[in-house]
Amino acid sequence: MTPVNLKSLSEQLNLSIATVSRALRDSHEVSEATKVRVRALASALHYEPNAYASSLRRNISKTIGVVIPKVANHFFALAINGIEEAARQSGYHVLIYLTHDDYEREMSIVQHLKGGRVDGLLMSVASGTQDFAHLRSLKDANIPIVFFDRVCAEIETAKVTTNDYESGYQATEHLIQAGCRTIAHLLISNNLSIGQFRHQGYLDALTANDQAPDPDLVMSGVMDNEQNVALIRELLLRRPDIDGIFASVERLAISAYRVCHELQRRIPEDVKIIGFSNLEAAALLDPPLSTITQPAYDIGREAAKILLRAVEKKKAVLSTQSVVLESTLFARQSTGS
Amino acid sequence: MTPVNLKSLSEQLNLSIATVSRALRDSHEVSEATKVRVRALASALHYEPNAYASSLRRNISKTIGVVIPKVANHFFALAINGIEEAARQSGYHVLIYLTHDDYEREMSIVQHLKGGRVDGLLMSVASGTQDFAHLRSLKDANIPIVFFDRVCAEIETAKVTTNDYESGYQATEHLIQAGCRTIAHLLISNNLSIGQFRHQGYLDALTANDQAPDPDLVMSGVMDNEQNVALIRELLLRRPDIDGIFASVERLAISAYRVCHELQRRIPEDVKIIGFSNLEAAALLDPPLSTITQPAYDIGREAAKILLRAVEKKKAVLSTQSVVLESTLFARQSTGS
DNA sequence: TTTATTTACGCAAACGTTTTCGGTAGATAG
DNA sequence: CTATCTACCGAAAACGTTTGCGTAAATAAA
Repeated sequence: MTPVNLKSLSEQLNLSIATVSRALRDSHEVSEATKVRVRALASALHYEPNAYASSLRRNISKTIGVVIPKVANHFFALAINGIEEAARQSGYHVLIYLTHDDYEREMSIVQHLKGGRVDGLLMSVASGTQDFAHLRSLKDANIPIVFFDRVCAEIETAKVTTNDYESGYQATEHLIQAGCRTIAHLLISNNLSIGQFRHQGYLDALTANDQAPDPDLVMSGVMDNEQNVALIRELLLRRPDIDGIFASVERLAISAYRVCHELQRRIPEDVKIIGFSNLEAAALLDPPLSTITQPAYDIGREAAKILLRAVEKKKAVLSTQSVVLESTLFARQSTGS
Repeated sequence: MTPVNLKSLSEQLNLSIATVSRALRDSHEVSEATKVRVRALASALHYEPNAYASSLRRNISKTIGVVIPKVANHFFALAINGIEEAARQSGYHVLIYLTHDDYEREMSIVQHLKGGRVDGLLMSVASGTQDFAHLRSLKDANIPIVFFDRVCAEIETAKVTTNDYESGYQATEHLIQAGCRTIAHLLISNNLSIGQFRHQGYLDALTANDQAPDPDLVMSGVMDNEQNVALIRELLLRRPDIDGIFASVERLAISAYRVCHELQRRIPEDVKIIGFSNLEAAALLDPPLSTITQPAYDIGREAAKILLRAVEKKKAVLSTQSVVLESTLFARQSTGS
């Protein structure tokens, strides 16, 4: 069985390889008649151009990489959805890599990607990442990068985020309005920019409402869920006066629910809870969870579109192209409404 | 800035391209001394081999494709996690494609992939797919494929699934044990093999317990969630005698919850519900949802491992390599326990 | 008529890697 | 002193595409 490539096509058509290639790319240097002949045979034999040969020659892979901490998280799942959609529309392929919030893995992935396997990169940095040299070096390799959600402030490029500060502020104020006097903040990891923004919103909302921020009420989560549950349990036992919880990330809100159920703390009577979450079932929880919901799909899609624009034009991505998409606060029963 | 490739390396080292290539691949035809020299310079200059050149020459892409209906679904998210893990361990990359349960899209994706972009394919077929010619043609293109979860019985290859029939049987019997006399089955789509298996389990459990199956109690879901809600509402209103619901897929279980809340049907007093689900928060729902939980991560990982074994050995994947991983039934309050 | 210009196509060189087929120098064996 | 072997290395041909350049014929302009 002879392979079906430009060579075999050209032989059957009595044309040169060059002409067949041009015909398939609809070049104006080929007569309409030949184009018809070529296309007919190509589709009859189900010809598919070899992506790697093409990529090698054109130095373009029509592929973008997505590097995220994990996918088993509704936010990232939705974001991928948006990314894939945008990529598909522009004829791009999507390579996916999970860091599991591990710095070493993130570095090794990025290093590999510099080999030209991707034309551009979308990224949500790992919580463990402190050093950004590996990201900076992407610039040298001429691979544009766009951050989404968990951005890296130190790198000069476009970032797609939600209004983290305002959301943190709103969430906290929502708890205060609901009557909370001692509000704990469960945040992802203290070296993540979005965590810091949300935390600053929390702090500012407290002081704006004459409540003194108390570092003892701030807990930063870890990777392991069971460990988080233990930490939250300890926090609630140590500070029985806590009557409000603001969780910066879905996982911690869920864990807080578990601990409250376990400790027989009634929600919202004893403790009110609000958390960042993209959980569809949030309204079906016991009680329905008040959420700040990020436009995850749009964040992914927007980030991909910005990246693809840069890739297509072979221009660098600029910080000025950054976009902030607003989250929505859904007040439900867990905060008393 | 000169590019860093084999040519530039070889020039700086006063070696031939061939030797540099061999040194980096740790060939025995190169002296240890030269290897050290080569590796030193390569890592100093952060040399990354061009993946496309290598793929073109070796006719191997070190990439697998994953084609799934959607990612915003806990099952698939977890499966991807397992897939990525297995791929990473073997040095493979993962391309991801979403069909959104659309046959046309699935076909076009598969067609593109025959260009040699991937060494193998993992797939969960779209619910709309009836014709399998596009999948069969992968055999001709010599691209091995392994199905997981939503398999295609007509294609001769390995499949990784859960024990769908038994799970459907168990779930139904669980409802019967809980006292249900009129059990509805909400299934994904009637032309999906897993739906059929689960449905057969449902039917057999009914007859084994002297309950006559009633086609009027069987509803097959559609793509749109709101539409599903409407369908379920209509079903519950038309058949007020329904006292048990078995949902073959997470989305439908959630929708059933919404409808029950809306119609003031008490769970589990009026209606008992059990559903396939990988939702972490299932235990936190109101009331906690009884679930049949598939080992999603393991299903993805196992499927990937089988595929990669075949790819590495350049052998076809056999049906005999199929694996069935058991789901677990978690009895919670929604079925009265 | 001659001279430009256009149209349609082919030749051959890239792209960066891997691999086959040698080739040379030195060591060992006969 | 030749023959065989081993250990290293290089030249060059692939892999399938794209593309700059050349060119013949056909047409238009002079």
